[in-house]
Amino acid sequence: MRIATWNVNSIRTRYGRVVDWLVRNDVDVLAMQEIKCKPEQFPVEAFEQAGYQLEIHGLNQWNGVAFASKHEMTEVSRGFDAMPGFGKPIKGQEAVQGEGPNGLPLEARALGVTVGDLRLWSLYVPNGRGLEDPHFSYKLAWLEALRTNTEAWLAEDPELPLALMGDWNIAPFDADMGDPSFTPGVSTHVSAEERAMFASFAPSVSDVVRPIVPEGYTFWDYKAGRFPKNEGMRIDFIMGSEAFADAVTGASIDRDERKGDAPSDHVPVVCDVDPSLFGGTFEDEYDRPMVF
DNA sequence: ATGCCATCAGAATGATGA
Repeated sequence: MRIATWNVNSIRTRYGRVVDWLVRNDVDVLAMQEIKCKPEQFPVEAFEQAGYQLEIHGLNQWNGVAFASKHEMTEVSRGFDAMPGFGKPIKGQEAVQGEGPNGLPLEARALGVTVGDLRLWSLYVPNGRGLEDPHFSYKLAWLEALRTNTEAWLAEDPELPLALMGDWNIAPFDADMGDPSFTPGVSTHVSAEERAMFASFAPSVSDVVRPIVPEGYTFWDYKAGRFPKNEGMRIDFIMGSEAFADAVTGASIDRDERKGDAPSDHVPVVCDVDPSLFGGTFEDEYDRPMVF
């Protein structure tokens, strides 16, 4: 079973490339970030014609997360418990977003679904903007709330095959930062606070791709020829619980998707899991031969 | 110091991104 995450940077601009990639690679479940649209604006037909169902969480032209899956998705969660908001205090039209425990508007950055025995999240971690910016403390608070939830989910079911997939907007190690415009001690994505926060997700979840793909970036800025110079960053991760990690049989970062016409600035990160290692009914349900 | 390039909304001398 093939599972992937991809910050698509506008699904309306990119859906042709995304659906083509899904079909070519026989992907079962894709977590998308930065769809940059509301559900009614999402190009659902292109996905459905290719055999994919969709779950979409989009509030406006910013952020937005979604899942495309060949298999039924249940227990859909938009956001997580005590997720903080950001922006100007709720008033008028913004009230449709709801508000976080800090009284600020919620953003479309987290979507959870259950597929078989798997619990999967598509996550778009706040950027941070600058170390002194209010967006930076939002980023850390948002991640702390996510970690608290993660620990609670696994306390309730230590055997849960859980994956937190998405754009984490953190380069956890020095080798993950190849963009010279990011300065240690000055820039977001490489600060000690962000790296400590990322590290604090252990031992609940761990990066299931890095052991198999030790090197490589997942993002290259459009500006300044970052891709041809290979000045990228590794910031997109599939973080799996122990039960999930134990079932991983392969992984890849599809660097080629940064090439060609109108690419996203991020590329897909992929892992393969063996459903039989989860037990339960998952194997029976998904190892059935395809019938056309 | 800034733009670099890309996206969206809507008409900005914009906002956001990482």
